[in-house]
Formats: sequence, C-alpha cells, structure tokens
Amino acid sequence: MENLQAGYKVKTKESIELAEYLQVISDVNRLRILCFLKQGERCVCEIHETLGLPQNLTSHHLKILREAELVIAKREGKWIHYGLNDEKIHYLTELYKKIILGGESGN
Amino acid sequence: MENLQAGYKVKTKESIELAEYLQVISDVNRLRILCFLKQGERCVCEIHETLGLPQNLTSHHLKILREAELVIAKREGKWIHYGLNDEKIHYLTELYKKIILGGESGN
DNA sequence: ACATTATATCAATATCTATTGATATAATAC
DNA sequence: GTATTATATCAATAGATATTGATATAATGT
Repeated sequence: MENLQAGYKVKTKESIELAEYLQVISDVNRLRILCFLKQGERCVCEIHETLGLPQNLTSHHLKILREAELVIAKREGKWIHYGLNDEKIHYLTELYKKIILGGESGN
Repeated sequence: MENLQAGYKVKTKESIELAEYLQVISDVNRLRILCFLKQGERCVCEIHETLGLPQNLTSHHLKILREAELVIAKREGKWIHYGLNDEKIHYLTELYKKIILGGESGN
C-alpha cells in the first residue's frame, strides 16, 4: 500500500532501475553475449569471433554490460576475461518479476 | 544441442523476439502503464491522468504496447479500455527465463 | 446539426544509440 | 627496444525514439 504515499505519478526508483536494466539487455548483440557467457568466462576475442561481431563493437557492448554490472572483467595476462555477474542478474530478474508479474503494489 | 547446427553467429528468432519485447518494456513510462494495468482494465484518460502523462504521449505508448500485443484494447462507448494480455506477458517471461537464466543451450 | 469528450494521428525536434573505421593502450614475445 | 597480439577509445554517421503541439476522428449528449 506504499503507493498511496507517492502515487502513480511518481517514477519509482525501482521502475527506473528495472527500465535501465531492460534497456541494457534489449540489444540483441548484448543478449547474445550474455547468453554465450553462460558457458563460462570468455575473453573478448572469443566473444567477437564466436558471435561474428567486430572487435570494437564487442568492446563497446561489453563496456555497457560492465557498467550495468551484468558482467565482470578480469585481466589475465594479455587477455581480459568476462564472466556473468549472476548475483546482479538474479537480483534484477526478481525485480522484473515483482514489477511485471507481482501484485498491484509491485510498481 | 541445436546450437551445433546454427552456431553462435546466428541471431536466433527467439533472441530477436526477446530483444524486441525487452525494448518495448524498457521505457519507464510503458513500464508504469503495464504496472498500473495490473489493477485491471483502464481507459486512456485514467491512465494519462493517473500517471501524469500527456494524452497524446499516453496514446503513443499504448500503441507500442498494443502492437507488441502486451495490452488489448476494447472500445466501450466513448472510451477505449486497455487491459494486460497476460498470456503474452507470461509467454515472454518464460522466454526471458529460458534465454537469460536457462542452461547453455538457451539462446 | 452542434458542442463536448475521448482517443488517435501527424509533423517537428531533440536526444540517444548502434555501427564503422581509425587509433591508442597494454601486455607479451622476440 | 621492436613487433605482435588483445583490448579499449575516439570521431563520425545513420537510424531510432521520446516528447511536444496541433489537428483529426469518433462517439455521445443536447
């Protein structure tokens, strides 16, 4: 019943957080990167070669995913390995369920 | 194991379908509309007044939601009532879980 | 027929975003 | 130190999108 305080005219923090997440993962190439990384950590060249994306474009999308904290980068020598941030993804998935599927007060 | 046929360079139909859905719901105002409609069917003026959005902007976002089949419009006299298309939303939520959370082959 | 109310469309704009080509940084190998 | 490989950044561009103001359509009431 928290809605009664703020009202529907307010864009809640949670709605904004969810919208930002959805915007990040609404790009088909970023979706493919996330999907590929479910196999485990991969370096940039593996990602760009496997997915058939140019290196700089791959780097660009990884930056967006990194800034959204959906992936984590670890340097290992010459390579930088990217892996999924499962915790964050699960947290945002719960937020999705709460807002999209949840009861009336889930906004 | 269907991946072995097509390979990761292919943008699968399902990934594209999911990305299009996510793009539609990644706008904070559309998210607010969907959330508000969880209460039940509402006419455009209720939506735009409750959410504090201009009428034409509300109409625009509803069009996008309608074209994505996330909401359904029913004319009732002077009013047009919009309601959630729960089936579609649940279908796309399952697709999300499959692709984002599912096992390796969920792309 | 006319006024009113509800909704949709149109046109213009400003902002954002994906993509590309070129270049820079950083680590390793020789 | 120089070359090579891996990754990131920069600049430019083209296309998409949210928003606004004005106008059109459609139903109702008088």
